[in-house]
This record gives sequence, structure tokens and C-alpha cells, in this order.
Amino acid sequence: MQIVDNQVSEDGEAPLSDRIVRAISDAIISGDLPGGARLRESELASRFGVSRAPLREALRLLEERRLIERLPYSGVRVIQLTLKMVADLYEIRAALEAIACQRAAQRITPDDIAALEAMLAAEGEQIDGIERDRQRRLSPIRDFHTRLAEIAGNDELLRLLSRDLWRHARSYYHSAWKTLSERSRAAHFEHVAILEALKHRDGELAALLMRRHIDHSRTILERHIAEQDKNPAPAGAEKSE
Amino acid sequence: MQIVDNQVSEDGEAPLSDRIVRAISDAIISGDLPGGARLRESELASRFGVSRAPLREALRLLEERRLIERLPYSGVRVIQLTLKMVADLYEIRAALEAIACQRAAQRITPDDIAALEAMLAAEGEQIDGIERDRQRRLSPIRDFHTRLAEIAGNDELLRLLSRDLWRHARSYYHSAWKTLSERSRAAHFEHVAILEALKHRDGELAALLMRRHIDHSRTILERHIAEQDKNPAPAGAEKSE
DNA sequence: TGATAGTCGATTGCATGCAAATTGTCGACA
DNA sequence: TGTCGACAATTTGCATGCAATCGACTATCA
Repeated sequence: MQIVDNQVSEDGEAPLSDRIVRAISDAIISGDLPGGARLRESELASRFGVSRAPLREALRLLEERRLIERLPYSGVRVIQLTLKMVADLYEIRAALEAIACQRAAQRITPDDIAALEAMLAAEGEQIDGIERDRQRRLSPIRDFHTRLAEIAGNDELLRLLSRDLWRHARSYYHSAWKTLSERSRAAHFEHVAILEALKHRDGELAALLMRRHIDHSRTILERHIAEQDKNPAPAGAEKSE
Repeated sequence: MQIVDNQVSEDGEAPLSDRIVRAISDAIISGDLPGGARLRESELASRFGVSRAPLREALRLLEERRLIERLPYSGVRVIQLTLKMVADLYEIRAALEAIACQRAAQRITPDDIAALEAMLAAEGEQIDGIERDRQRRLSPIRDFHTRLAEIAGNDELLRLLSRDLWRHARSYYHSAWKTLSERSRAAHFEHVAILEALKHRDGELAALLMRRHIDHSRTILERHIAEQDKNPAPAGAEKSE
């Protein structure tokens, strides 16, 4: 439970409590602060080298983001993601990104298309080099979805899709099983198909493909967890309580 | 700018900062704190009779809910809703409530149907008595949508659809124009049609109707605002800057 | 022996106080 | 006269300190 070098040193400019939010948020999503862990304010304060005042502001914000839960007079607890919760989130995300596709098809420019193609090209190359560490492989995928939301031009939508809770669900998704390779490859081709639809400004098709793309991921996750429950933890599942 | 009797006295139990959140949130949505207004912490603290510590926690939370904006070292400002923002929110809500319909169709019980029918009956009666004050007429509508989200069984979805920002957008919508009567009547029949589809467990139809229902509201809002911009404020528009 | 009430420690919740930053104003100078 | 710069008042940001509350341990009684 020792986190060194998380001394809230990201930006030297932003308000302290905002930096604390970032630090704790990253710690939760990365798994350094495991789900269900009870946190004491004074402990966190000393860990991050700040006083309790900005820390409490940060905790209130993180509670609203649903990364932690507050237990009145009992501190806070890192939220414990469940399969149902992640599945619910994916269901919502499918609908939201379908909107993004629909709108993006109307507003996309040739430059946008070129940028997205470059992203997918990089994604395809990285999948070939599967031996790379997982994090690097994920980033372009996230960028593809995020870029689409930006193109859509609905600021509220972009904001919703940028929520940390989805990053968290995503990490749950990926830590759930190791054999990502075949799913990554399929996902890549789904991305390509979506972009192809966007190129033809076929918003309806793009939205449909996107909805299926995300629903597909969710289905696979649910099926995988169900199987995992039968064969409980063959190797070491990194579910440190 | 005098708010009396908002002394944060709702519950005597909940943590103080939570009650402050409620109080400020209500003040913003009701319009007592108009959009764009700059708020000073000490002023708010004395207004609500609390110290700045819990107040600041509340402000951080309200910022995350996007009811206020923080200007570092310059205090906070009540968010100014724009037509585009409200339209964007309605677009998102249409998609989310369509999901709710789809899922509700699979899970709805006879009791649920009876409860929803009762709501719509009350709604229909209230529309006949248009002379009633506006707030009372709105509540059952909101309940219909909320109840549907509950039936859907997706907790994240329910949470999203319960956000204060949507209540705020709704108040913008209704303060935008006075002649609600014909729209209310149409909306009521749209609700009836949605429920009818749900009774037949036709999720696809219910979702479609719901999407149109909300898109319709949005379209009317946009058209109305456009007209209003031509004939600037015939009566006194309650846009107190 | 089991259950219950009381007490103590620890932790959160809130108030106060001081330092850092910003905004507005005033004055000097081109 | 207009603009730039410095200063001061105000406000936010953060740290510290005290009170309220919860949980656990112990002791007492049935």
C-alpha cells in the first residue's frame, strides 16, 4: 500500500485540490488503490503531502465522479466495480457513442478522416506487435473514440464520454482477462468499418456498427466473467482485495 | 439577491455540506441564483449560515455537476445555459431514455403498468386544468420518465437521468416560453403511446416513440428560441442578467 | 457464559486564521 | 490624453485546531 512518487507533482500551477483529484483518480484506475479499500483522510493527506482541507474537497469531487463512496463519519471507500455495473456502463456508452457517430457523419471533414485513418493504421501495427505492453496498445483505441466524440460537436456528449468512471470500467474490462489479442484484432476491424461508414457520411450505418462494436465487447466480457466464475482463477487474477 | 429562509434547514441529519449542495442547487434551478452570477464564498457562507470549509466542498461538488464554474482565485459563477447546451443535453437524453424504454419493455410488470397508467391519468387531468401553476403540472411528467428509468433496471442510467443538470435544462426549456398548453397536451399523448407500446412489450417501438418525444421537444424549443430572437422579448422575459 | 451498557480511542466534520493570488484603482510618464 | 506600471484591498487557497460522532473494548450483570 505504499505509493511513492505520487507526491501530487503533476502540474506546478493548478490548484492543489485539483492535482489531488488527478493523483487519487489515477491511483484508483491503475489499481494502486484497490476497489473496496477504506481510506482515511489523514493517511491520504500525509501520503500526498497536503492538508486535509483540499483533500476533503477532492474527495467530494471524486465521490460525485463515483470513484469513491463516502460513509458519513467513517471516511471513504474506493468504489467496487461489479460486472453488472460495468455492463450497465457499457450499455450506456454504446448509445452515447452511437450518437457521436451519427453526428460525426454530418460534420466530419477530410482532415478528420485522415487523422482517424492514421490512428487506425497505428492501431493495426501495434496489434501486430502484441508483445508490447498493454497500456501502449490501448491508448490509440481510446483516442479513436474520443476523437469521434470531438468531431460530433456535442460538448456535453464529449464531456460525458470523458468521465473517469468509464476509464475505470475500461480497466476492469481489460484486467478481467489476459487473452486480448483476438478481441483487439476484431475490434480494430470494427473501427475500420466504422470509419469506412463515416467516410461515406452514412451516419446510420456508423451508429449501428458502433453500437454493435461496444455491445460486442460487453457481451464478451459478460461471457468471460461467467466462465471465469466456473473455473475460479486458473492463474493469478490480479484482484488484490 | 436576498434569499431569506434558505438557511440550510432541510434535514437536520445529513452532513452540512450535503445540505448546502441541495440549497444552492435548488437556488440555481429555481432561478434565485441566475445564470452567470458571480458568487463569493464568504457571501454564500454567511447567507447559508455556515463556514467556508463545508461550503467549499459543496462548491467543488456543484462544479462537477456543472451547475457552477470555478474561476481559480476568482470564485465561482453560476453556469449560463445556452440554447446549444440545452439542445445537446436533450439529444443525449433522448438516447438514454430510449435505452430505458427498451429495457423497461423487457422487465415491466403489471404493477408497473398500473402505476404508470395512474400517473398518466393524473397528468391528463392536470392538463385539463391548465390554470394550475406550472410546477405542479410538471411533476408527474418527470415522474413518468423517472419511473421508466427505474423499471429499466440500469442503475447507472437512472443515476445519469437524475442529474441536476437535466433539471436545470428542463427549467430553461419551460421558462423559455409561456404557451405550454398545446405542447403539454401533445406530450401527454406521446406518453400514452409510449406506455401502450410498453404494455405490448414492444421495446423497439417504445424506444422509437420516446426518442421522437424528446427530439420533438428539442425541435420545438429550438424553433421557439429562433423566433424569439427575431421578436426580441415581447413580454418580460425573465432573463435577469 | 452470554449479552448489554458504558467508556475510551480514533476519525470525521466544521470553524478559524494566515498566506498567496487577482482585480481594480491610482498615479506617473510618454 | 492614453497607456503602462505599481500598489492596495479583496478574495481565494490552504493549514491548523477543536468539537461531534462512530466503533471497539471492557466490565458488569443476568
